[in-house]
Amino acid sequence: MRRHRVERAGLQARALWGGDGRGTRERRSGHARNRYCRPRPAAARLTATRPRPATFVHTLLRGASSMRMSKLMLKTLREAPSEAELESHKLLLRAGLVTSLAAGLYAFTPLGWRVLRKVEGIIRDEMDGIGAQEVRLPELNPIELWEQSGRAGTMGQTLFRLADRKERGFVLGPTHEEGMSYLASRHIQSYRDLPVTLYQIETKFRDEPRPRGGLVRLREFTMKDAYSFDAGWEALDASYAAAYDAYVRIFARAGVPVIPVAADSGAIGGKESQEFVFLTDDGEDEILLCPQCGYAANAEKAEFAAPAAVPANALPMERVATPGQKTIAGLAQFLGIEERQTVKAVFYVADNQPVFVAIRGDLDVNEVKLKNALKAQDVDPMDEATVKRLGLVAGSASAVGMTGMKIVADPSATEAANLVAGANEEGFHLLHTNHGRDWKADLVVNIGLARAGDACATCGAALEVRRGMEMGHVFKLGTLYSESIGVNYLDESGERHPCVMGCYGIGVERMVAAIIEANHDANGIIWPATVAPYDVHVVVLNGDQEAVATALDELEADLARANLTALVDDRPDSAGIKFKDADLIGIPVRFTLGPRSLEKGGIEVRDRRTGETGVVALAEAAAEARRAR
RNA sequence: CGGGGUGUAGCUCAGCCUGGCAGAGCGCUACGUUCGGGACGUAGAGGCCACAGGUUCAAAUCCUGUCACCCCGACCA
Repeated sequence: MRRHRVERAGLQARALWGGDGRGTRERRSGHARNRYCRPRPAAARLTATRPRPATFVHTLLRGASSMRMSKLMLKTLREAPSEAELESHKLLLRAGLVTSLAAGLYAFTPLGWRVLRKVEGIIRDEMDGIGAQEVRLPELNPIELWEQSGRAGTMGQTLFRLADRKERGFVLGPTHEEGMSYLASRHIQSYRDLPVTLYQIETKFRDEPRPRGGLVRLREFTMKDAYSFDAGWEALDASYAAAYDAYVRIFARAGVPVIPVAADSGAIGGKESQEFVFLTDDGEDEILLCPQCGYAANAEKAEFAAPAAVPANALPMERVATPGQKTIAGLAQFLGIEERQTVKAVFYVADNQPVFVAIRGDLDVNEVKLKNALKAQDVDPMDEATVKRLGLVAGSASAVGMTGMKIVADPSATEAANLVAGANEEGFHLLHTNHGRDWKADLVVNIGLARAGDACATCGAALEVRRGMEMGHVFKLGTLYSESIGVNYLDESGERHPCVMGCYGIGVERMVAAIIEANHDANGIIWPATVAPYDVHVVVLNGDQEAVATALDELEADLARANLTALVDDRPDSAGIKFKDADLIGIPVRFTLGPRSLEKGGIEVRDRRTGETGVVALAEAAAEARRAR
């Protein structure tokens, strides 16, 4: 008797009335009819609620570990919806793992949710492994907390804001430095309480200017955010190192190849910072890599050695006509000189203040470095109207004689001699300008943008540029938040100090996207076993045959005993459909159970990644699956 | 917010230029035949042609506006 069928609602009556001689297909249609129009006899229901002990145990085991595709809410697609461009996005939609509700907002189906939870499980395991303690903060934060840290202003537009019925202001947390600091401040009093690392895996909300790439950039997403609290910078180094090591293990276990790169610390503020980047042409970030010494940095942060200046002794400044020359390239050609013998003028507006930037003609401005140098919240290229209003001559501008504007210069422009600069007059330039003699910068700071081919600052080799996706980010935050929110401790001598903080984030959905980007082929996803929604995909063929049904019962019981989860394709569809779906869904181990496999001696095993197949005896199947996992 | 593109059935798309009954394939439902790599037949269900206004005897189609979605840039996990 097939116990698992008997337990299915609506089938009991059939089983009781009709015996067991029918095929699955008949049962299935009988089921459907029953559901709609045929009332089940009360007696049958009573019988069903009192199963025999053996059935009861078996059912419990199977329920915990096995899922029938005939019951699973899943719809795979033969073609990817046109909204998807990235391979991961297409596969997520085709395999039915997610459904979008609006731009940057996705619902997870049962299958997709299992993957997300697996990834969370790895993160949780590794965070717990370094002694971090999981907590939970509200997603809804009083805006006062954000005003206290100053980020109500600096996070600007990306904050989702709302008000309660009494008009009290709230924000939906885009991260939780404030909340976590507040929580820590209630519990940390002494150096004896330190160090502490707290973390949570929770939803974050950001009003992104442009959500994109399926799960790559969302407006509502899951982030693992961790925060360390230490007594001093040296202690922070240890917490930071521990988090860093945990990250290396997390990405390795989940099957995302990442490289650590030096990074800018962005809106959150702080000192040292590294990103874990998954290299892919579809990434949003530009990464500079040194093939020789291994230096790796986000383009925002990347250091490089600018080409040397042309050496010369200062000559007298001279005004020359340069009709129609508005670009560095054109100007250099017109004068028969190199681009590195000119000064480029670029205009910006930093927090509503105009800024004049001078950099040597062969270099470009890194706006992030500029922003950091100015300690500004916002830096944008100056719009044309403002350029006009300030009387700046685009194409012939220079700092010579410039007043009323802050002048920022890259050392490349101040250290070279006899550079050609604009005359601040259409059609004219100045030869032999020299910093200190002819003009003076208010601020001299490195603001050059590293580009492919530039020399590595460490070893001099040519840097390479790659695109990448930021998976995680670790920061040495310092005392920014502990001071503003008030996370203090008393040291051995009773003196009060703010905790030195670190913070560590991982985007969970984005990780799922990267896992797929890194693990798929033309037929679908190939989940690393660590994050696969189930351990084994069992394709059942001709399941209505007695021998197959019996073998399936045995297999499921064995898998359950081995503590393995299985997705069982018991649908009445053709073999082709089932195999295609299995490939698409991407569980790493596929079992095929049917009359043919039984003839061959048991169950066909197929490795999703390599395509290798073999046959194992039914009794060996669970052990085989465990080995593959 | 700047630049580009797309909105027609659950999915992929045709129809639009040149106005005249709302279409195909896949998917879905029923029945039958198949049954180890997305099978076949028959019969069905399914549409505010993104929305609003305009032009016209007549609008999916022409005009204007709005919205949504995707891609590139500024932002980030």
